[in-house]
Amino acid sequence: VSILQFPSGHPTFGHDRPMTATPRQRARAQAIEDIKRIAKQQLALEGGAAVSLRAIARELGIVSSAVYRYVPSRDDLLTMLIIDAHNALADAVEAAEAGQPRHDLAARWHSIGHAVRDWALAWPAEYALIHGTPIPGYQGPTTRPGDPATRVPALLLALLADVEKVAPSNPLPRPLGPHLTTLRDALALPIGDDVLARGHLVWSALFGLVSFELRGRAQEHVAHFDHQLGRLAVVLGL
Amino acid sequence: VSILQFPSGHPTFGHDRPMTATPRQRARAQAIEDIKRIAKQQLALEGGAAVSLRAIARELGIVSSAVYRYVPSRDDLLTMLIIDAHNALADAVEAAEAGQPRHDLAARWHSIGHAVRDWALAWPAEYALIHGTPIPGYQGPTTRPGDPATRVPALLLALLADVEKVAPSNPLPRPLGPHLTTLRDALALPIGDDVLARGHLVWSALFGLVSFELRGRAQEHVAHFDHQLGRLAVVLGL
DNA sequence: TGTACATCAGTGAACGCGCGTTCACTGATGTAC
DNA sequence: TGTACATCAGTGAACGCGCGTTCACTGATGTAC
Repeated sequence: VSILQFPSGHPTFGHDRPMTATPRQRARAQAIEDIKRIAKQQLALEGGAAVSLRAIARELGIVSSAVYRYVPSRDDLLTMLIIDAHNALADAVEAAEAGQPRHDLAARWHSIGHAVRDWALAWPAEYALIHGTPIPGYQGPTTRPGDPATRVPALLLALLADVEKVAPSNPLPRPLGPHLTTLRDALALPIGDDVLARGHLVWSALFGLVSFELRGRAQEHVAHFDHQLGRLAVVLGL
Repeated sequence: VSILQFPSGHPTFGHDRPMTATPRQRARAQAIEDIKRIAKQQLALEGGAAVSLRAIARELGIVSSAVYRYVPSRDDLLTMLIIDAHNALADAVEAAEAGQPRHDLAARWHSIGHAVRDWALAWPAEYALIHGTPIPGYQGPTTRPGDPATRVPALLLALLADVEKVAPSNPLPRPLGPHLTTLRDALALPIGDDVLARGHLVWSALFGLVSFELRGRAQEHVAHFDHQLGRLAVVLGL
């Protein structure tokens, strides 16, 4: 059962329209927020697999079946959490990147990198939900263009398009595989294979760095991370 | 209860000494192997959280309590699987790296990278067990020098020590944090801060690339991966 | 080579716990006339 | 403004399933004399 098909009479499911909201609608929105809040606590404490509707009901002082008034199923709740996490991360990264001058590509790259790291360190459970091992038994929705999951990658692709203008792609010995190119071609961005491949590398490196740091395998100072971002900027051609 | 404290009368727990083994010891070793084999199947199908002693017993046609003859607890079984995975990965990487001439540092780096990737693609579940999100409710043993978990990093550190000879470290604007340096200092390896930081970066990038590829976010050809390894070799100073 | 004993593998039942989900229901809150 | 009705939130019980772990026990296999 998809969230969108949830047979609720209220169109405000998952969104707030506080101006036109009746008391009942506000109570309903509040209840959904409470459920999500407790679910996120469980996420932080025990991981995504431990998110349990019964435990949420217990915490809310409600009988377990009452949760189904607000959430169609456990899988849908997890989907909501994942969407929220994607949007929260994207909000943070977009805000940081928007504060940089457009022409300063290195500054934009650094701001993206730091924003991803800062958010991941602040919300490790949400980060694991997005970039960690998939939760067993849960099959998330497939990512489509325009999804919240594509907002952060879109920032990198826009940056790559600007990199292409400053430092155009060199010819590659072999053409790229289908996966990376379809992503670029779907957005019709003017990015050469070379720059695209470099982007793939620094992107992977960024998330590798953050993941290692989250596991406590390489907790270092911000200055060190910034230094590594600088090296990756060199890889990008900046 | 640690594996080492498991009160089994048999010293062959977890190891095979086939020459001096009695029939009972061989049957016992075989049973442990069967348990591990089925556990690894569960790992591959449903992830580490789904490893279940009852399901294993069911598969073996045995009552659930009988499993406790061979495995002290579920946590210990998971620990055994993790140790096996570390050793299997290290076997593969060490074999690949040993086939390269010592003086060809780039070839050694490429062999390590490809071996990690090949093994991860061949054994995705075991890879997730090692480098994925930790299993909820399971606290693995802390890594100590000489552990199976340190074999692969040791290969990189040895390579870095050789890189230091060829392309010595430049001074860094800031000293490194404690995490990376303690690892180097524990092994008393002659590696400068600069080379160590470069090693940290390419290491993170390698696992980032592999993790992305495993999630199906960037499945590309081997040639592309090799190309990225080449770029990382440049970062290393090769 | 035979016998007494110890050690082992595996059984069956049970404890106590958790989970997602359904369903008929009681009251309270809102809405239409 | 008051009343009849519809919609909602939440209850309580149940279904059916899973899990790790313990414990007293039966037979079979091994070992020591």
